[in-house]
Amino acid sequence: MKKKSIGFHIGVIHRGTCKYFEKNLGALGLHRGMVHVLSIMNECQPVSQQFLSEKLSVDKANMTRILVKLEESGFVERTVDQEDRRSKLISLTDKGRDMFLPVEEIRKGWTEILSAGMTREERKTYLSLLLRSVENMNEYFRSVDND
Amino acid sequence: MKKKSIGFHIGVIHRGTCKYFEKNLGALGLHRGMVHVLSIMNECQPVSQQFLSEKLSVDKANMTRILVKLEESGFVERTVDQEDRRSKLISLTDKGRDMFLPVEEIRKGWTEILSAGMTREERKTYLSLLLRSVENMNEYFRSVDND
DNA sequence: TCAATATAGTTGAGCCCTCAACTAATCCGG
DNA sequence: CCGGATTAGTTGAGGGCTCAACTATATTGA
Repeated sequence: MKKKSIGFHIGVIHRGTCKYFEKNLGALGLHRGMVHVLSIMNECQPVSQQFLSEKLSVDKANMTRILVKLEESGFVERTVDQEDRRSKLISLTDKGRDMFLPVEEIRKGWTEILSAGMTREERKTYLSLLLRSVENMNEYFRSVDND
Repeated sequence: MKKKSIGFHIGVIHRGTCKYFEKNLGALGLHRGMVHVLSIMNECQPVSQQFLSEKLSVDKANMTRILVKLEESGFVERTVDQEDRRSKLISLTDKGRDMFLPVEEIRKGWTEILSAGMTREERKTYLSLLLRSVENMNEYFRSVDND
């Protein structure tokens, strides 16, 4: 393993992310599935599972399971959308809303750790490179799915 | 979600990585746990589970499960190290060795997708930023563990 | 020497992740 | 208006991931 690839490092960072969030969110009775759901729902609510699933690039089966757990723990409510009864509307409970700030702190803490010692300019470059990978990836999956 | 963080994008890319490898390795009867194990063992063999676990930043419990599956599928052998009977020596079977090239192709394909349209210089920058995150992360976990 | 400590690996619990197959509701063209 | 296609969500199977608790072996120091 002389030369490690971009994908390899991303995997390593992902595993670190699991550790960090599982350790820090545990004390709040939360898990890492909640982090980005909260970010979205703090700005826009209620939303469908479909919407969350697309915004977060999470498989809908996985999204269902995350939301079922969040509902069981009392952080979100899931109600049938009367406009389209196939769809479910997800909204934060008071308990869920209270989690926004603490979770945001933990999330920012992780960003700080990952980008420690980087200049403003470097962080910008970093983000834009990651974003290009995400776009490349989406383009790839689009082309594979409509083969 | 106006501003998405480094960690967020890394999560998205990770999920894409799962999809890509599960789809492409499936045809070979493999799973993504094998990818980096192969890279290491192509250069150095036999190795202990401990060694793999550290090199890949994978929890030892997870490493055990990955290797048990690889053994069941006939890609690796696991024998007790007679020098230190707590340890197990992992080596590739012929079947495992034959997987190196095809898996390497698939792995490179993913790197190409993630870095499509990037210049040599940009890829270098990208890798070095990721590496700095990995180092920051390791530093963080070291300091937390010896609190 | 031999008991305390440390280390390599395993197992259990529990979350995250995908795909494929399924249900139920909606949409749409004949 | 109705039957086939589409869409939102659920469920089952199975790999990946961590931590904590456990077993068995090795080390080490009084």
